[in-house]
Amino acid sequence: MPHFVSAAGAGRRRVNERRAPSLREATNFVAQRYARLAPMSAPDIAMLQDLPGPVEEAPKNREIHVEGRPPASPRFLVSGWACRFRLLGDGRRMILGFVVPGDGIRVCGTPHPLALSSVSTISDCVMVHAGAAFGPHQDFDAHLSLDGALRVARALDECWLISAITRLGRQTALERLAHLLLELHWRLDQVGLGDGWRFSAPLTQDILADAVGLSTVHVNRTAQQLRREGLVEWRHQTITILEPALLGQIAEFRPPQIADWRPQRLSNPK
Amino acid sequence: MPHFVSAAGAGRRRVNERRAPSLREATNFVAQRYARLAPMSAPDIAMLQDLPGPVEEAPKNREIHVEGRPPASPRFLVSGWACRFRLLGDGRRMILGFVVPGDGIRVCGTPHPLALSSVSTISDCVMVHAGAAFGPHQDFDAHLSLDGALRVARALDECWLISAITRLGRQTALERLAHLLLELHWRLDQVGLGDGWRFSAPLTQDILADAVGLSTVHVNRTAQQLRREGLVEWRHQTITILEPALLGQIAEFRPPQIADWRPQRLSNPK
DNA sequence: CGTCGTGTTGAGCTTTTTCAAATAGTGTGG
DNA sequence: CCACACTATTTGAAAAAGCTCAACACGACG
Repeated sequence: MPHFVSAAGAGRRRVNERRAPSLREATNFVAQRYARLAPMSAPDIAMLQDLPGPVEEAPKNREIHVEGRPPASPRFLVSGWACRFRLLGDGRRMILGFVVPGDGIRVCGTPHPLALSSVSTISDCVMVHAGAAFGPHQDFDAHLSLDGALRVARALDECWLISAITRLGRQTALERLAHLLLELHWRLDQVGLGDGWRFSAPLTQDILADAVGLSTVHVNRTAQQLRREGLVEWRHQTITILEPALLGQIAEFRPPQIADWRPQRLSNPK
Repeated sequence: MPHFVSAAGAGRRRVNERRAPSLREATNFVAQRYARLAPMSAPDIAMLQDLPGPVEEAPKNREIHVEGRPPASPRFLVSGWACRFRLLGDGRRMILGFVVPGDGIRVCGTPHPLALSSVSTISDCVMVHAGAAFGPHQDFDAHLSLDGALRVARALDECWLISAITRLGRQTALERLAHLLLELHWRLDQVGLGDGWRFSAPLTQDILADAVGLSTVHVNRTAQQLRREGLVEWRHQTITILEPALLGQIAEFRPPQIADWRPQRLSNPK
């Protein structure tokens, strides 16, 4: 049974606390996260713990991928936040989704020759390179449980994309913001960040606006409404969901059902 | 070299012309479509041509999947249109995407125990069942070229999801509609439906509204604007894109780059 | 001929955006 | 510790985009 070392913290940390995690700390975190998604065999956990690395630090606002260019190598985010986005010609930006610690960046995804979206850090980040085995053409025949966990991760990605579409297309400003907050809480909770219904996130209202398809000003006013109605507390970069049930009702948030996503090789049992 | 038989037609057909295609006609169409996506070996094409079936006809407005329920078995759409959608509690509907002939329905997708979205036909449809081998846990070790084609299809799906998010979050009504029309044209063109820049689609303004996140009335007015400005001709269910370049510029439509998506097993060449 | 589904129109209303400016918070260097 | 620059949040007012409601038009079909 592997022993995990915590290496992730999305919150603020004093400058003098800053220290790059060791490769082992980073890979332990990644392994722990995927082991939670689906039960994984010891050898498969070891495969994640033995990611080749190296560990890479990137400052805030560094572009990891650029839309339309050949994608960089696959990696896992260990700490900090990033986002996937697209730009329109006149500068409009749409944030397609956030990348939080534990998430892969172009790990075992769909194989596009050119990146479909850009990826940029939104806070200082630590990533660990995943090596060619985790590229888009993975083939984990000897690692069924790892393959299963990665499939669950992909399924979650699809779930967030679908949720985003519904949010943008058919929800009001208040609902959108509520929904996004619940999604973020759910995801951070999954990876052991967050503290009950409180979590911290390096999100400016500008960033939120580009994620929920509103103007910054309107995000501001909508956030005020959430606070005024006692649904959330939200100061600095710390958000507390005060009324989870009510907020969930407003947003019609549907937490992903991952309980039964165990990998099952239904076909070609071989 | 297999001989393909055309079996798809999304357009109107006289009632007396209506005839269910044979299983072989259906599978030929599917095989032809995927062989166009990526070069496929003869045995892999044969695998699609030998889909177990049966062929299934479904009338307009039949729900194939229901969100939150265990998904039905995988199948390919052979003719007619369907859409994936989500419903909100008060009846709001968001259409996540359209399913056009050649597309798979829950074929080799992400393995969710419960359907993330509903799927409903929007015209009379013909589908062909794909059999368990094409379920979410596919394993095409012996069929690399087929696997590659299915990956391209998945990559395209992801591309449309991302496009939808950008469209909904950061584009105006005119841009959204223009963008959707170009996407639909591109996809129909891919599968050999459509006639130059003209195509036919069983889309009411209601359906379009739920796909681009607008009200029906506003879709109507926006469509009028597209016609008034000479960008498209749009009568009954036939749409002609009169100014492809201009429309593409307005919509910032980025056709997927599939030229180089050839399957390459980069990892574990074994 | 009447009905039903779909498309079209007008008017008033709500939501959201835009622009501009003021306020608050954070970090830096003196 | 203060002054300063810089970034992020907040506010107000007016404009724009989009929505709702209700009515009407049109064509397909029985």
